[in-house]
Amino acid sequence: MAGVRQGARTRTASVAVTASLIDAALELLEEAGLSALTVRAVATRAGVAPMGVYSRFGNKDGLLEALFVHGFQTLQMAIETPSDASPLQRLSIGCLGYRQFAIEHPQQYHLMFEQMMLLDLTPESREAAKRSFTILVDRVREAMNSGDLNNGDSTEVAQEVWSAMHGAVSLEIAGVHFAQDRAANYTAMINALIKGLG
Amino acid sequence: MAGVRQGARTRTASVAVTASLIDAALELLEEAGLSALTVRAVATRAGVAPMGVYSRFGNKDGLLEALFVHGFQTLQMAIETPSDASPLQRLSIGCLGYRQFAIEHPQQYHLMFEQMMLLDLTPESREAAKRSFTILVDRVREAMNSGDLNNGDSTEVAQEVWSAMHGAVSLEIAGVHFAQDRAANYTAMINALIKGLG
DNA sequence: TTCTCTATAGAACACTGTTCTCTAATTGTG
DNA sequence: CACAATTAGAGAACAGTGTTCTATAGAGAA
Repeated sequence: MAGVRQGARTRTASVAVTASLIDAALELLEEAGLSALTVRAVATRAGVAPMGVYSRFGNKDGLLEALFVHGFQTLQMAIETPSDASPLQRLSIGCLGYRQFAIEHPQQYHLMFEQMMLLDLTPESREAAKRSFTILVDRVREAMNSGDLNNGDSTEVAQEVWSAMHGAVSLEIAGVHFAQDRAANYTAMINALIKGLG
Repeated sequence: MAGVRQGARTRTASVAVTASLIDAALELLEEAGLSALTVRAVATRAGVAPMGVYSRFGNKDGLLEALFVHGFQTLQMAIETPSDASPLQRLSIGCLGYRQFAIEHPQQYHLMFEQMMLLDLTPESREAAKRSFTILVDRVREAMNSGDLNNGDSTEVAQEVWSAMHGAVSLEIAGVHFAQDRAANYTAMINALIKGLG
């Protein structure tokens, strides 16, 4: 049972290189934008040859998919909330965390949702994205159980909240947002939606 | 006053070719997606040489910007509403028209909001986009005047509605929408938001 | 018709993602 | 410790992209 073929395949190194490539890609993305994210540039920054990207991620899309998963893992942490708060508070805090992540990592956020459209992601990657959504569903269900929100299908309601959040931060990131105070407008929208739901 | 230099510049053709290029680009976009939208492919489909794109639009980004403006002109028509309906009805109808446009032209919708992030559009192009938003502001203001919505800053409220609409259709187009009936979920979200606002 | 000018076709260039080949280093084994 | 087998990786090479250049064909004016 002891590493039948595991020992034969995995050499030693590499695991650090994979992380280096992802880090290099994230840095390039935030510093110089999506167009600067070339295989050669990422590999050079990580200190390896372009071939390193292909041996680890298959192709450029594989690297982008890794960034996609990484992004949703970070997002997941950003919308996590302390469990001692009230259900409605937790929902609100999660919504604010969502926006904060997007504003702090605009290029990464953009890439994450861009890829859903252009790449065909593996089921595993889609599952990573859905885990973030599941957190939101939990918050909604808790708020329903506590009576703060009308009872109903928590997935449906969570989807409505997610749509609103995503639209607001997307337009904000894209620079086509006509509110005076974008943070305030975001909060007002979430509050109005929750009020209308409950 | 009669065409001082106009006659000297504009030869004869060209104006039809510009439209052909835009049409060809839109066809390719919906048929084969963004990656198929190459300068060579567009030019070939329009029956001209690649150089035709550059003489008319400057470069590929110029062509994309033309598609952007074209898209918002179409969107503008899609959210227009009959003036004999009630203010709240007009707002609802406009919201449904917004989604319908996005679902009917997903690639085009995606491109429009993609470009805001990646290209630096001319002020004229941004103005074309804002005209669509202005229609929404008008609907909100009317609903406020009629008492269907709480009085407030119509731009702020319209922005909240736009954010919600954009988020919902974006996620729907991207294929990461977990509602059973997406049209119903969209309507429910809009209704909840309007209810919470008014 | 003839001349001028301009739009455009086609080749050429730089850069992209990707593949291929060969080398050098690492790993498990005698 | 030394050796053979394997494999990761460097660098060149290829197809396709956006873009530019140059020469030509064809339209408008005289």
